[in-house]
Amino acid sequence: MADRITPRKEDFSQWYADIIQHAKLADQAPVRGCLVLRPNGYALWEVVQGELNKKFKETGHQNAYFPMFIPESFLNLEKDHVEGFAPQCAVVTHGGGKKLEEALIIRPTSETIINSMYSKWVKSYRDLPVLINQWANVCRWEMRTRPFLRTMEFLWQEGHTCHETEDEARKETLKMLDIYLGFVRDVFAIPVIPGRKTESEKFAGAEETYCLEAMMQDKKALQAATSHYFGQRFAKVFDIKFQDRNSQMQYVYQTSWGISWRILGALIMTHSDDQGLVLPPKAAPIPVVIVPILQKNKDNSEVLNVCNKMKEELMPHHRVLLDDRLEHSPGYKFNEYELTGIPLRIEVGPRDLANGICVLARRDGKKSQVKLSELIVRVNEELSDLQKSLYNAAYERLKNNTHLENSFSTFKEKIESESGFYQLHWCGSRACEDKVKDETKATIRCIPFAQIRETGKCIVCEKESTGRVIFAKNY
RNA sequence: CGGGGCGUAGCGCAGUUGGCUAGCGCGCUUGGUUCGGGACCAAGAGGUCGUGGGUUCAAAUCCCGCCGCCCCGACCA
Repeated sequence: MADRITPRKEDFSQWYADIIQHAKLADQAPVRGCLVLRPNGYALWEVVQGELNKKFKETGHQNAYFPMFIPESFLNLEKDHVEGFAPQCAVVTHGGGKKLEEALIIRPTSETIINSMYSKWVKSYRDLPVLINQWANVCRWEMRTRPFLRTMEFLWQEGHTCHETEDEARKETLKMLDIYLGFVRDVFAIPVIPGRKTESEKFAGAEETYCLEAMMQDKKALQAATSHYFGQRFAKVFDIKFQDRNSQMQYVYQTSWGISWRILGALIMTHSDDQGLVLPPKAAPIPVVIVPILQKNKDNSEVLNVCNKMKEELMPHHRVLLDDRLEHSPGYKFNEYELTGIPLRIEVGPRDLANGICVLARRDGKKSQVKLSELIVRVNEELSDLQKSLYNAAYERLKNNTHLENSFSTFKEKIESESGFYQLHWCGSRACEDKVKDETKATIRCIPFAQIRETGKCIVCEKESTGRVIFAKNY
């Protein structure tokens, strides 16, 4: 029995060695919490980039790039922002063999450096809106790291926009959240709950933070994406002013929004099973693999000809891999593609050819025989059905593990034994939020947009509730 | 930073009451037979036993220091 990495649901960091590797830099300079994204894993990230870039273009956004180094003084301008980020910043103090006059921060996020440019670029209402996105790496020196979910350096995209009016900026914030929602739902097959963050959980420097909260297989919450409304807070400290339609000087209204490679962690933890990675077809860089049943030292030309024809037939619609390696047995390949999550495998051997059929094997275990003449239709059917069924399974899990609870004591008991989303009435006070956190480790993941129409009492203080919010343990 | 664990071949590990030439599985190389669910046989290659010091006739093994990694916790949009 081969002794390859055997993935276990409860230990997702062991999953899919082909995606990641922990970086062990040279012995003299080891750095904790770094990941190497191997080619297969980067291909997944490219799916994220490709899909989001499509949406960004449709909505008039452009990609740009800004420096990785941020002068320390930039970060210090916005009070909440610096308080939030200073503890986890990596700071460059030396360069060119000399101590720098002003330290440089390695960007933990780019609001400050980007806004310093925006203040030069924006002069008139005619310059607005500014709709820019950046694909970049950022660095946050976390105390404890977890592969994908909390790494020292990570890949993400961050959009930064300027608008003429508050209304327009607020709409932008929600529009981008909606784009993320569509992406994680339709491509990654991850159901999420959209909502607003509480004062204590929101982005350092934002007026409002919105988010998508997903539920992993262990029923813990994971924030899948965020979108922030800044109002004029950064505009005022970076002096981003424009002359409006009435010739008055005004500060811009701003937003920022981002999704990181954490979403790859979410993908893994949402769908994968003990056989390895499970990729929804639309998220798979290669959704279809053809495994011919070959024999060494024999004439395989008939089987290979058919496989090549199949590949040609399918390629216009899907990326297809034809695995004609002779050095591995078919069984080896079957297992390999299950481990790496390929959604659909086509098996073709001499026996099938005699009957004019092939075998379709889905990553979720469903197998069927298909006439060669119906291949394309059936492949498309199976892929779209698999996409749906993965989403549905995840949605059922989210639904079945989201509970309404009205008593603090039963809630404490329940969340002790069973993680999940708990919709609890909350008065809106920081004190009650903190009390729940202290006693249960659960925090308010979001104030969901979808509110149940009812009145109620805060689960802690029993004052009148502002509505039900989602409490959960999270990553 | 606290608590726990670990460091031996590319990967995963055994060996640790001091004792012989440091071993096993996977992977790798070569040859042959296989090939419809992780093939088998044979022959090979591959090691400063994390590091520095000490004890000893003798150290992967015992003692002390250092370094690094992992897990749990504190921290965290």
